[in-house]
Amino acid sequence: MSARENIYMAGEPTDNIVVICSGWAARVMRLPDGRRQILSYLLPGDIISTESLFRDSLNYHVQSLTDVHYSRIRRTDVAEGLKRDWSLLSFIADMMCNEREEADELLADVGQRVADERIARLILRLIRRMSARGLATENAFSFPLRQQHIADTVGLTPVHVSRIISALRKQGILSVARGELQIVDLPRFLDVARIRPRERNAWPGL
Amino acid sequence: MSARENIYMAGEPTDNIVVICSGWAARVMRLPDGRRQILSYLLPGDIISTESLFRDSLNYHVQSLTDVHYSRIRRTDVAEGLKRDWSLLSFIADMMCNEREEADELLADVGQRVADERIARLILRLIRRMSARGLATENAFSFPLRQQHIADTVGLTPVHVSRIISALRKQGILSVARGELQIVDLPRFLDVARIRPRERNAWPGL
DNA sequence: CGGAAACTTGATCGAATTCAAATAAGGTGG
DNA sequence: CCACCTTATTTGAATTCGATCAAGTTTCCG
Repeated sequence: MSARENIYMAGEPTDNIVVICSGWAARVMRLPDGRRQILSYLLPGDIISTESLFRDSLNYHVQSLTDVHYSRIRRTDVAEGLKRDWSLLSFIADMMCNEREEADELLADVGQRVADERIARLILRLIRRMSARGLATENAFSFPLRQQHIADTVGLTPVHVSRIISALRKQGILSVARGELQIVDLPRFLDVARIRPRERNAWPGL
Repeated sequence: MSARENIYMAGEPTDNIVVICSGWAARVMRLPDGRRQILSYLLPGDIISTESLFRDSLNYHVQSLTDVHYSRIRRTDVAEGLKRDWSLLSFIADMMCNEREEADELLADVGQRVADERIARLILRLIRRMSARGLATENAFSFPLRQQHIADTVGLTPVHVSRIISALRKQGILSVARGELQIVDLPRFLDVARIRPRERNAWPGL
């Protein structure tokens, strides 16, 4: 599937569990007036979504951000496996907990933090997940998000996201170009994200 | 346990699953600089939390807002039950999905909506949950939240929350006093929350 | 009844939005 | 590969929503 398509549309039956094999996707909630909130990003290895195992339909959309390869597993097959295999259950449960922790962090960022902190921490969470999969090296990684995506994730306007990223670039902290993101000055970037030195061990991959 | 105590503190071992029998509690994330984000509210019947079944410790606190009665179940017992009883698993899974849906809604509100919408929708979600438990009648229900709690939930200052609630009160839309909340003019309240008439069926309890 | 906590209200400030226009980047068909 | 067209990004100026600061007032409890 190519970029900018709907992998899943809100309300559709969730007959299949979808696993992302390559590329990025996003869980997107649309408001009636056209505003949208990106709830989370789906990276290679993620499933769409843990919820779809237990719900007949979902109230958000899943859209590809890049070209995406994915595979389907019949939901009933997974349910059968769960009944038999305790380790599969704990695997799924662990995945659901990870998703929830990320969601809690994002909520705290959007609710309590100012614009540059929100953006910096979103990037750090993405790096953490990418490097857990071996997809990030030397503080650099593939970054297909448009500024509009960032804006819709952290509750800002694209204009303001542009101002902040430009500022970080001018200060020699960050470089984003041609789908690649690189943290040029990690200590100062962590300052922007308000992550103190002693908290760094909670951020594997930095 | 009385109001304003810690039922659980971040990092503690989650040896027990805690079920709220009466009263309100909140999942609270504290930022290093003192700011805090309320992640969700726990009402009678809720467990603290579905995550604690699968994690050895949690990264947020759980605090009582009112006097709270709760009971403990040993985590290992629930884990044993899960292995044997498929219906218990689907019960827990359903609960986790509900929590996630609420979290997604809150994130969308905080990320995309203006102050009065955020507050109105928080109240509506609480009413929905209370009435699902038979704890709300005639658009009125017990409401122990301080304005500070509302502020820390939807990402506003208590001062601004006060202004908005005062305005709703003056317009004869809402009444909050002595731990009781009543929606005086439901249609106009739904307007504030930007819930259109055709969406009302998605809000049981109104 | 008295003291503390919660709420209200006014005045001012500031971060982020909005509106608008220019520039840059990306994709496509010839 | 280039010209063209569309989509993203940048930048500036004006505005606004919500924050902050400060001082009352009310409510809640012991």
